[in-house]
Amino acid sequence: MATAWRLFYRDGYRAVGIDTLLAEAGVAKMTLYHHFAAKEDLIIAVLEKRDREIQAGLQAAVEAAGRSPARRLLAVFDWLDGWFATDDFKGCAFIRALSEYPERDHPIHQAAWRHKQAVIGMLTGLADAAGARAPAALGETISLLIDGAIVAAHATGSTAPCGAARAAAASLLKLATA
Amino acid sequence: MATAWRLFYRDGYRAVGIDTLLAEAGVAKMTLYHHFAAKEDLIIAVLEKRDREIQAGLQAAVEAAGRSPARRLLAVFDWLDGWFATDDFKGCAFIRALSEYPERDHPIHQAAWRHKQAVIGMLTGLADAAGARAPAALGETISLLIDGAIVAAHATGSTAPCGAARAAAASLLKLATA
DNA sequence: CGCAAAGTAGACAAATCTGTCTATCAGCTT
DNA sequence: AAGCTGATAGACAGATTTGTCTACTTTGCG
Repeated sequence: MATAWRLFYRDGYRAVGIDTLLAEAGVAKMTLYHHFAAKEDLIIAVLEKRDREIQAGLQAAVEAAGRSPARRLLAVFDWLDGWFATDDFKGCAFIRALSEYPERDHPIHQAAWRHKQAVIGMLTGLADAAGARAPAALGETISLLIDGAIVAAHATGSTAPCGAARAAAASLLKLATA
Repeated sequence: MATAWRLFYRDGYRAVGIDTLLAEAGVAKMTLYHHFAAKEDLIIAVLEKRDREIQAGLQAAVEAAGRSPARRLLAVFDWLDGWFATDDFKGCAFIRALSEYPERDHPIHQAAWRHKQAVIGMLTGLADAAGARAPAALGETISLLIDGAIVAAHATGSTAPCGAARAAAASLLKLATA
């Protein structure tokens, strides 16, 4: 699973073959196919594991930000900034899954979308706690900013888009609570 | 080229094989390889063609919006809304190219990024014309909103993210000119 | 110890991938 | 009419794809 994550994230889901993956992990083919019926299922399992890790990471960043609701909401961008700065950062595995499996009824597409929905839910909760007038709308909008920043940071290799997204989110939050 | 665009956009760059494409287009293999040295070059040519089309489409939408600078900037979202509503909408070909070719020094990755830069430049110009205090920052931020909206619209099949992005952009524009 | 479960190596199938090559043919220009 | 340019069909190479199957070995547990 760790090897699968590393290679899929580094090179792409379609770009990495089962054989490459197994050779790198030192695992036999039948072992893989005993646990997963197909490559597709492995990808979904990897995405779901990554989803849990991200949610835990975000939650921890929010908790570490203290008790001020506004700071807690904006702490998401601190977490994002740290992520963008990692040297193996290659964008968002879920956006990339949506891109490689563009059909909406594809299981991988849907798994990726479930993650995005979960993040929006989290942001909506934080917006609500911060006293925003329309927390669902603010949560969704901040999610747009985050996804846009991830794409831009991936394309450029810079963490700057995070600052732009954070500033916009702060402005919108102020407007929504004033 | 038209067939290449259609199949790449519908299924993905790696997912579509040269043979499939040629069969669909009714073109011989040697004809393709006479014009392009490799599949990679074909993909780049398709992206550059799409880039020109998008820029022309955006420009036309802006011109059609009249002379009010604010309306001209927000006209971008009207164009976006129309795009999201098309029934073969599958997200942004450039974000998907960045996703499938995640290495930053890959020619396809760079071609996709050039397009995003061009759009940011266009948005910055519109923000400048609208009298924004920091037009480059506003242009970049609106680009984040747009990319986020494209991803969300692709994942859900709804045009709603466009409305959220538009509302946020309008708020930020107001703040930047007030 | 003895047995069952799980992992391993590797062959194999059948399809598909990109890219090359040859030989033929159509159409245009001189 | 001759010749040149560019397209065509299709074979071909060599690698790679996912997934199946067999036969063997290791491991854990009662």
